[in-house]
Amino acid sequence: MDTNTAEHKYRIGDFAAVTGLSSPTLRYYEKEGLIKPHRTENGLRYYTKQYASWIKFLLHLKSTGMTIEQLKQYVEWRAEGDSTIDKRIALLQEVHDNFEKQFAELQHSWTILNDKLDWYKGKVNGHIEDSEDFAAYLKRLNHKE
Amino acid sequence: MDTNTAEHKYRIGDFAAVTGLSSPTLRYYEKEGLIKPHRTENGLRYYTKQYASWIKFLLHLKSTGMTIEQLKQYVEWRAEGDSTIDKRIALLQEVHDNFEKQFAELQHSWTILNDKLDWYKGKVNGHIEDSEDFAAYLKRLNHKE
DNA sequence: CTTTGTACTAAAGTTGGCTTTAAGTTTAAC
DNA sequence: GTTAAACTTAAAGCCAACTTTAGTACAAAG
Repeated sequence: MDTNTAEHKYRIGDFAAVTGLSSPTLRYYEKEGLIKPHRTENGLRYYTKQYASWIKFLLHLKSTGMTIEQLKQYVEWRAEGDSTIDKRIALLQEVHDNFEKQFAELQHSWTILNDKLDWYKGKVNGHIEDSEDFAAYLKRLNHKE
Repeated sequence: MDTNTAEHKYRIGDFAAVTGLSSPTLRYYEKEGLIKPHRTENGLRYYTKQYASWIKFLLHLKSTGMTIEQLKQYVEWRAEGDSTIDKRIALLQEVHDNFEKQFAELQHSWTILNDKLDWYKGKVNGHIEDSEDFAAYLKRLNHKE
């Protein structure tokens, strides 16, 4: 099967399929300093499977609210070695704290959306009185507006 | 105290403070058809406190991923009355389903961010072996990458 | 009644995160 | 060896959601 003699080299199009990103996005991330793929003698980029894990990790950080600029900073510090670990922790901690707040707000909005849908459905199928408006409904559920 | 003889009229600046939005944003939302404040004879907008609840509700929907365009559609249907309830339910349901997926992914990313921070902190204070990389750490926690 | 603060409109500008275009090069299949 | 697909770069374009600017009018305080 030849699975482990040498890492398979993915060209950008195939690697895009692996990561779920587009080729232009991979080039864009490279230009922004997030990734640095290998090159063949003729200048074509190539990526290995391990690289996909790294990119997925970056995308997770991105999802939690890190900007490209912050990711770049993180990647730079990482390349500088262990002396920057405290900086990296501080950066991730900041992202963590911001996300925690937003996440709480998001959960509240999620509750409101669900309550509103339930309220509409209750009105349509007659389980909720016509006279009970959404504010009253929330109050009855003991949910905040 | 004269609390209930007449609703207090907020001018745009004060109302912006109440809602946490800026005056230009309130004007922008109006232009996009999300809100329609009252006007004095001389053309100045004014808002009542009740209006704040409505805006907050719209912002909750916005947080769950609704675009301005979708909010506008929702507001239009609402103005048309009960005959559009099914459409409104369908729209909110779509937003609900999309958000549910994204929310699950977000929770995963949140776990990863927390794991990474814990891993860094464990390395710094010596509770995690230098030899254990992040992938191994995730595996040990039985967390997915 | 003047000054200072706030509001009005329309239009142009900003931002982040890509995506598209254009013109040329390399690779893979036949 | 030819051709089509996939790659290269740099630069321009796009989108949503605001924000800023410019020029003007109204409101509140002294």
